[in-house]
Amino acid sequence: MDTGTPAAADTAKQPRTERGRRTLRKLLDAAAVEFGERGFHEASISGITARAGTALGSFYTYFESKEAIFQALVRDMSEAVKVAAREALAEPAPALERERAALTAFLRFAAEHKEVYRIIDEAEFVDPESYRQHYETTGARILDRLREGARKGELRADLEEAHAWAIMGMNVFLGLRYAVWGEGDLPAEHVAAIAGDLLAKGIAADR
Amino acid sequence: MDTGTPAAADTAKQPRTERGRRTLRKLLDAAAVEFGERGFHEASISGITARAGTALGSFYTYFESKEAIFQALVRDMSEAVKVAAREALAEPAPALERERAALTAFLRFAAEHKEVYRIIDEAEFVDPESYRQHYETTGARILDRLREGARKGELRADLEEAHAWAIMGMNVFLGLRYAVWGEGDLPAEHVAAIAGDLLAKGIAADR
Amino acid sequence: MDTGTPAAADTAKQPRTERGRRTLRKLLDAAAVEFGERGFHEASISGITARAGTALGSFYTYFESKEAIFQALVRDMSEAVKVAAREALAEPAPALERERAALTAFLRFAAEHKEVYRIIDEAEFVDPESYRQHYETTGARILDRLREGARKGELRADLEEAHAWAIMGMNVFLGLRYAVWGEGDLPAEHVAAIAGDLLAKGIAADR
Amino acid sequence: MDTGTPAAADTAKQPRTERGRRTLRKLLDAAAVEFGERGFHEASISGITARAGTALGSFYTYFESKEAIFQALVRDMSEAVKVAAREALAEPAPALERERAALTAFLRFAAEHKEVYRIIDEAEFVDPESYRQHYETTGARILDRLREGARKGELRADLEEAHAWAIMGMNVFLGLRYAVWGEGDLPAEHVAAIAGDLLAKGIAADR
DNA sequence: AATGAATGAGTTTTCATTCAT
DNA sequence: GATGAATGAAAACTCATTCAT
Repeated sequence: MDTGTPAAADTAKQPRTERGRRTLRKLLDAAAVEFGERGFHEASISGITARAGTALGSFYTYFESKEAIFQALVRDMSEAVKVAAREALAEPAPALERERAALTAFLRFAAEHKEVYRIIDEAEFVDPESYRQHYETTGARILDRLREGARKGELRADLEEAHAWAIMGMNVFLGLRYAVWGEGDLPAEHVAAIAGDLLAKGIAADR
Repeated sequence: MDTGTPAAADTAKQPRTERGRRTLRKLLDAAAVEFGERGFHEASISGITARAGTALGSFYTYFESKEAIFQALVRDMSEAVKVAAREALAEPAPALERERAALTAFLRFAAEHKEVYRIIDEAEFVDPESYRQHYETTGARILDRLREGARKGELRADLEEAHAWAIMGMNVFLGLRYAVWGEGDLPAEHVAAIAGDLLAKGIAADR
Repeated sequence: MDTGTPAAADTAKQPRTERGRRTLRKLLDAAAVEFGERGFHEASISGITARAGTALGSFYTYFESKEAIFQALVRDMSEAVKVAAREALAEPAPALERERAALTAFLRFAAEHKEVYRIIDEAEFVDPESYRQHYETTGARILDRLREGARKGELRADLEEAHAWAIMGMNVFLGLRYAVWGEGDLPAEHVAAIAGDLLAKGIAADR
Repeated sequence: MDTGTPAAADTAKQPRTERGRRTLRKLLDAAAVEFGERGFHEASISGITARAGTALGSFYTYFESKEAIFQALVRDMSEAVKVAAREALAEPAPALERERAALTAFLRFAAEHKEVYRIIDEAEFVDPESYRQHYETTGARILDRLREGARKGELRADLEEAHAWAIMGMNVFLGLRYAVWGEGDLPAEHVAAIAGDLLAKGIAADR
């Protein structure tokens, strides 16, 4: 996970020296592991600093509270998820193709960073604002792509926000089931193909 | 929320007297409110007993721990969600119609019982086993319906578990967005119509 | 020190059982010693409960915070000081005689309860409201006596609040110097005689 | 408040450069404000350096500890109070007149420097030695004046230390009530006149 | 001298759970 | 069964002081 990024910068106190910058990064990395493994409430500041190899007090040089570093982390990860998707969408492709590629990328990312899933999900209870922001931004991004597809005549013209949320929910739950819980029983491509197919034709029997 | 049901009975100690039965029910109702409002970790046993109007110590006459009552509640609610869906599906109808009706019912239920959403979701962190069970059961139920539809020739023959999870994710996120967060901006029927339409035809432009 | 009195009752949570009543009293007594010996900031809750022989957590059954028990104590002691004075004034006597008796009683009380001095004084910083209340009440009581003396023609008719505060300040500083700091170098009666004499005639040379 | 004076010099490390001298003074001024506003325990070194506009670490270039700067300040202020009194007593005058003038000066000083009151008073708990020294010195000074008055036949011949402390207590409490707490309800002259009158004739009714 | 990051001991506070009545 | 007091482990957080640059 790329921490110490601008997203984290918003919530953390900014170090003025190189040494400080290193400490901040160590704390964020350690927190990702601690929160990912133990969850927000089981996680402890001392657990974080122990992993980071800093003194307990150093934590408070950069963060006001456990909530604060959690928020920094959630925003960091939200950003990381977006970046992963963006890379998968770098190449131009037909709209449905793009959705499939986005889902494939997401499933792979989720499988590799299961802690991200846990942390973002837990934000619903620990930092609802960030949670909401994450999904609203993601939903908006999907909707943009749908509209772009509609503009090009590849998708229906009547797509709206609810379609974007439906797709997002689909993706998230497939990620939960096959990337996070699944032990590789269904490969990402296969899952993405099914979802892509559903989007392409629906599930009704061919007439 | 109908508490004190058989589902809760599994985890709670069984009262022998009528008075005990009343106390147990009061505790479960109070817990639903307390957990719904404050979340698992902010909630306190004394908060529950205060709402229930019982002594703090009485809690342990019926539940072994905070986790135990939470679990009882989650299973109760999981059951209640299923019941709500089952009622909506009492009438026979074409498969796609049934999915739409199920979603409508779910959206209405979620709007009326927002705390259910919160409690079931938080189970991911507090009682993962129940959480998983809830979604696996729900997913299995959807898959059953899809297969039934396929058998009747209304749905495609190649539908599998992933389709069920895709639909479930769609439903859950539409519920989050429009029933829990939404202030009634989109009515349940409209949202369900969009989702139903997506299932029927996909989102590709008509050829 | 008589603790567990109505004064303390205002700030402490009221126990409903006899056992609770005993615990509350033990805590207040222990706090008087702890605060008296170590001062508010050096004192610790665990020091109080250790002296009281209760578990750390029991403290919070009765008090919300260190400040809360301190306040309870200050009010208790303020009350105790008044009671000591009242007893000394039980007998009717000429006005100047009464002031002297009050000071004697105060000096004796202060010598025996040096911690009271410290605790009330520290309230200036820890609980200014109680501190102010203590001195305003005490001042008002002195003023009452002065007016009573004036009514009886024993004291001048033009006495006002400032006279009461002047007398109170005199008393308090004599207490500090001779009862608290002094190692009995000047006996209470002697000090009180000097002050009484000052009040009677002033310090000017006889004409 | 005049800080950076010889009194402070005793406890602070001596700066060698002009720049150092300026920093030291800034720290003392800032500390007076910080301690005055927040009290010793609420005050923080970082609060002091922030107000002084210096780095946190620079504090320790000049003071060994929080207590050390507090002590420097108390002695500074004790000195300042004396200086204010001395100025008021520059002119020769009858003994009772001088006491009245001293009180007037003190009341004015206290009204203008309420933080002095707080800081010196808090020394009772933070730096008892300085506190005691302050009042013993002040008491001794008053006693000197009383003896001088007695020598000149203006005051009684039997005045002793206790009289000085009685007068000091009177003054301090009148200062607390009318200069520090009072919103100018009674002007300094009026209060001083009452106290002067008390000293002159006592409070007994004229025979 | 100045800077600001690092340190860690020490304390308050919470609250699930147990227990005596 | 019900009551409510007692328990104590566990953690977050503060901040004076030290140290590296």
